[in-house]
Amino acid sequence: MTDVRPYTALIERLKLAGLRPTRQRLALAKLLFDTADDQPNRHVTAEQLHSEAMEAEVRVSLATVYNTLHQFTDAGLLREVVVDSGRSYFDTNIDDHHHFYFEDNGRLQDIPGAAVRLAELPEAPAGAVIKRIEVIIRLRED
Amino acid sequence: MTDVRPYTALIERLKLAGLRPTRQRLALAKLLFDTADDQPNRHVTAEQLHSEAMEAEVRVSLATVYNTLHQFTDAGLLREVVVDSGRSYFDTNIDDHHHFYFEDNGRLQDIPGAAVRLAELPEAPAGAVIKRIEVIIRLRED
DNA sequence: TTACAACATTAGAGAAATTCTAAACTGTTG
DNA sequence: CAACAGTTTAGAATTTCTCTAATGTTGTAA
Repeated sequence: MTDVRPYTALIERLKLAGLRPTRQRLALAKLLFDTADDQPNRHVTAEQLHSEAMEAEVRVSLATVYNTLHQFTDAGLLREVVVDSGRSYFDTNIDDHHHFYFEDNGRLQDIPGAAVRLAELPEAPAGAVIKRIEVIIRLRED
Repeated sequence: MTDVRPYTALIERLKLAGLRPTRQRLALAKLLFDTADDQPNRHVTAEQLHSEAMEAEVRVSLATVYNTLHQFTDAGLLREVVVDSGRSYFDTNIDDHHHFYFEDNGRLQDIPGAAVRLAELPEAPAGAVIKRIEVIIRLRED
């Protein structure tokens, strides 16, 4: 099951996305996408990912983390989620889905795409095209 | 139709919200809520509102604009809309409704609540309560 | 394999939005 | 109208993110 060369799949993934598989990108991709350690999907901020990289003894600057997150997003490997002005989250789940947002602690949780369905949808205003529909369910602790 | 003393209604509104009707708050409330000049509903940033105040010869500091917007929001007179990390919008429409967001120019437009309907809604995770459901339809120019 | 050109990384400075602070001011209450 | 709690203010501070220009790395072609 587990690839003995755990980076080869990631390298291939980056190449397919048109990104050169550099050390930093690979290390961050591993933190984000490696499912060997049964992590499901992730919602990270740049700051968080940078901390994780430091802990994992990966020397990456914060600027590179930002660059990489945006490159991955542009390449369709990540999706940016905006729920809090002043903080960007990046979601490793790029399937069609929506989010619970715990306002108290800033945690995001996926809602499977199937669990939310729009019955009626307004037409896009003239001259505009729908790029994405986002549903955010804001939560408070009980 | 038009109140000859246009501030009395606003003063009352602030008092009801538990806010002292100071000059600054009144002036900002007038810019935001006064419908005498047939403005419908508004989506403003702090910076925008501050500029408007300056143009209207109202001396208000940016810090006060921020304070006031948050106070109005806490008091239920405004609603904050998060569509862009790094910029907060405040909406004078506090009814149940959703938004179109024009990513190209950063403009927000209301979608009447009735035009979007959720067919299925997931339950809130244990220990949490739904505070609000937001639907954002992101648009691109055609 | 080497050399090179293109691309990537970095630290630190710089921006932009927002919050904080502490002093000065004002609306309300008695 | 005095006193005080609540407000406002300018400017500094904070936070998050971007830019810059020097340095380093990768893929390629000989």
